[in-house]
Amino acid sequence: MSKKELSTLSRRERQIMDIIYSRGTASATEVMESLPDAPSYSAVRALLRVLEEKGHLRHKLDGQRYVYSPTVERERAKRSALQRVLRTFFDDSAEDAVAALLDISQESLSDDELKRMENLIKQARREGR
Amino acid sequence: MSKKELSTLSRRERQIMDIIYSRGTASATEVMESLPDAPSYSAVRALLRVLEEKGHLRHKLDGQRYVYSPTVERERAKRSALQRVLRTFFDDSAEDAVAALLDISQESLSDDELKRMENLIKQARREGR
DNA sequence: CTGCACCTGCTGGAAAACCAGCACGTAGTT
DNA sequence: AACTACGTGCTGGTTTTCCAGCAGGTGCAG
Repeated sequence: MSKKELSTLSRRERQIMDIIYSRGTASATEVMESLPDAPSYSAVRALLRVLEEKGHLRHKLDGQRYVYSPTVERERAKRSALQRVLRTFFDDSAEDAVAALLDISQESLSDDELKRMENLIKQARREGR
Repeated sequence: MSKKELSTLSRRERQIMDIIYSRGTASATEVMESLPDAPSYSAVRALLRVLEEKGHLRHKLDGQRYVYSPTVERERAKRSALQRVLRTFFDDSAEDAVAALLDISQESLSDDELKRMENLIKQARREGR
């Protein structure tokens, strides 16, 4: 019955969740290595344990070490994170967000990828009516 | 010479920054009213003062009350926030992000808006070569 | 067997975050 | 002037976060 609200996480907890969402899955060591201003190994483990208690993470035994993964699927977390940014910084305007997205990714975008985006929108327009 | 890193903010600080970014500007009272599990008025003011000390906010005198605004312009914060989400949840794939964006905003999107998005992409393609 | 390299569980206590309350100051009103 | 409504600065203390260290378990190499 935990809140499951990302916005209630502490600084370190949030950083850790980001890392795990980004990687999909991570061991304590991996988390530690990705953590800015990395604390001790045992500190990381303590945090992971807390996050698990709070219901944000679960662990599985891989060999004999713990591998952590998020309890709420990436898909949901994705939407939630995007939604938040959209509201906070783009006044809920998807159009503005797409513009910013294009701007940011500019260089790394192939023509193919742009083409596919275009198709996504065309399809949305078709479905929209 | 402050870090200016959003990821180092505490829970409350982050919540407050979100509110101010979302509104563009806010007084202590306004922040308090928008804050989940709102604490006392003086607590909010204390937090605002800290955020100012840390260099994330500045204040201006409006009449005789303080009105706070972010020190890093919305434009930069926008990009930074989007970038983070993109990296953490979308493996840096703008295409995936656009798809999710369309999915989320689905209902609220007018055909006009979609059309404009399409044009944004067409333009990006033209510039891309 | 011994030592080494991993890992986990658990702890107490330092540090940071968080908060409410008090003192005070400035209008505007009665 | 006295009262009210609203604002600020500053404070000490509780609560939460954060961390390092210790104990102990397992497996493998020497």
